[in-house]
Amino acid sequence: MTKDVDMCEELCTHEENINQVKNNALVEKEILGLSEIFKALGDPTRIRILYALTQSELCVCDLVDILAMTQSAISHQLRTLRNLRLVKYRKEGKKVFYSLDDEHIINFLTQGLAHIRHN
Amino acid sequence: MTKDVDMCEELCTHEENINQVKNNALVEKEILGLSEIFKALGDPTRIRILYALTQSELCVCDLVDILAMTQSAISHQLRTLRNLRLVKYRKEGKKVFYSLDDEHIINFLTQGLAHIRHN
DNA sequence: ACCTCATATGAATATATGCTCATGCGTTAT
DNA sequence: ATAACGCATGAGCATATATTCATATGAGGT
Repeated sequence: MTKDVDMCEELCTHEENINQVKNNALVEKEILGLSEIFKALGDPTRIRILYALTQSELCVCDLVDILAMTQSAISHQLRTLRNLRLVKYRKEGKKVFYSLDDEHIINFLTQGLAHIRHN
Repeated sequence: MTKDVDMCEELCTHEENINQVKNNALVEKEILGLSEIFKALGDPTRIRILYALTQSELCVCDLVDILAMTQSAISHQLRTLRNLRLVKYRKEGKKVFYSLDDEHIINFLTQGLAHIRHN
């Protein structure tokens, strides 16, 4: 009767406890959804864009000026944020105005700031 | 008098508005701090580890069993989480028990779940 | 029609990241 | 002491990601 446990015996915690953790585990869709949105927030440029947009609707040109980065770099990042529906846009002539499309973003940012300040 | 504006005129929004956004901008330390912590949450494996730890203190071995991944992969991710002080550990003989070291983590996860469910 | 401006996007490149494999290290058991 | 166990870690590799460069698109002005 070779038990199919060729690694550790997983008896650190009580087995029923382990099973409970397994049963409560997130489903794959939730895991991917969570990591996806946090990954979007996990870049300095996107943080700066989103934080700027918490204060005002802005066009690409404004963001180029505020972040002091190339228009291409910013447009690429806006595309990422658009795909995740974190920002929405509105066209006005040649210009495109971006704004936040997700109330949760502000909460994440403020809570994140509270976190690093409380450090 | 060539104005040093060889790109767009940044007149989309009122200039004082732009300046206000600039003045309110996060300092570099905050930007990097925010993106760092969100980047840590931006990976499926780390999400699964952290979510498991919200339910119980667990040893590496337990996590190997729960996540069904190699011990090496999990140890590497735990190292990342440790470096960011998101988890703490406690040694007991040969085993090492990990637990959350940051109250904010649970808030991020639950708020993130609310976000993707509300989708 | 032509040109310019504001923005988007594909390709290329450099860097970062996650996992595997092999191995090291400390603790306990024999 | 030696071996086994639980865990950590460095190297290597494959993939992902962020920026730049060049170019496309589309709206307005002339």
